Amino acid sequence: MRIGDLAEKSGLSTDTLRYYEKIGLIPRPLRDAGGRRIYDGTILRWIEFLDRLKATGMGIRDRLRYAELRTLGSASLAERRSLLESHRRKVVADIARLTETLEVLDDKVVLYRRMEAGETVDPAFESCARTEHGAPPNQDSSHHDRRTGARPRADRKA
Amino acid sequence: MRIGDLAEKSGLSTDTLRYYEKIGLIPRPLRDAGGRRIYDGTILRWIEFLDRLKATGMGIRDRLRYAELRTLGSASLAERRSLLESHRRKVVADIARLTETLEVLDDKVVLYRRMEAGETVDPAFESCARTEHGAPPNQDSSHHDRRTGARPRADRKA
DNA sequence: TTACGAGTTGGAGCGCACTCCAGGTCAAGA
DNA sequence: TCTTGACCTGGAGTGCGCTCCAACTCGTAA
Repeated sequence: MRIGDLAEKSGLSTDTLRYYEKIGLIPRPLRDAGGRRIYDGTILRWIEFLDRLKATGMGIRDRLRYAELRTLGSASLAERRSLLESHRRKVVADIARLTETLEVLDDKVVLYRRMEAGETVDPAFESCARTEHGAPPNQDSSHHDRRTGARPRADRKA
Repeated sequence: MRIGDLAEKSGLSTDTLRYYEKIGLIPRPLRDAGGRRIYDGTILRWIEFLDRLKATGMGIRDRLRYAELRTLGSASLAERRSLLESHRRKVVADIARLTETLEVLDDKVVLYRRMEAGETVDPAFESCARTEHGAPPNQDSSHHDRRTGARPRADRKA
């Protein structure tokens, strides 16, 4: 399999694949007589897993560390496990936050629908929706230069 | 409330608050006689909500758009709602992916524990854990210069 | 009065994760 | 043989989201 095929199958660009190789996320493949990368199909499972780690918020440093540990074989099993366990904790926390946010969004959407329908909104419901809606409070529209954001001070440096 | 107080209460740095103001995420506050920003406590709810959007993966462009719509008052309710609804869909998808990943991580952790204990791993179980473990396949360790990554080709350009 | 700490500004710098490019090599098909 | 088109390399550029900095002002407490 050449880099173009792998790109297609993995969903990454050839540039990204070469970049991952450069930084050490994926191992250096063998080359054919012309110097072109030849990949074994098993690399796809590794890329898929890396992708999963990335998509769930693992930073590049940890992915790199995990990749590095992987090359060390079975001696690194315990550390790899601990890395995954700590990522697992982050994933659990993220799920909690997302679930919470889902509720907030739902409340707000309902509130907006009511407001769109011209309903007067019950203040109790408003606070339940944790709303911040409406025109921003105490906006200073008069004292700033639009381009620079500089305030005309009485005598700056004069 | 001055910027330092707001920073403490919101968990953002004063630099970040000024940056948010500069790009338009938060409204320009009033100033005191000395030109210092004076904040109304209600801004905290807005910052909190922005933070929630950011923490759940909404990019800066959409947050900016939402902030902009907010300044337009009730005329923008429908568009704000649609923005939130589309974010909601992303959040739902993210929860699904995280939940899936949680399973993959759990499988891998169990697998690692077994391997650490010196168990021979049942191949069927291995594939269930979607494993990519072990030394990387077909690593090319011999043909590259360590510093440049350049392969000594037989007669490059000679 | 002076020293200090909190605030002001514009602008530079940074880490992440790519993405693009110039200028080249190579293999295979017309 | 010639021409594609896929691939190679090192390095520059990009967008996000801050973060840090220099150089300044202001209000207050010793």
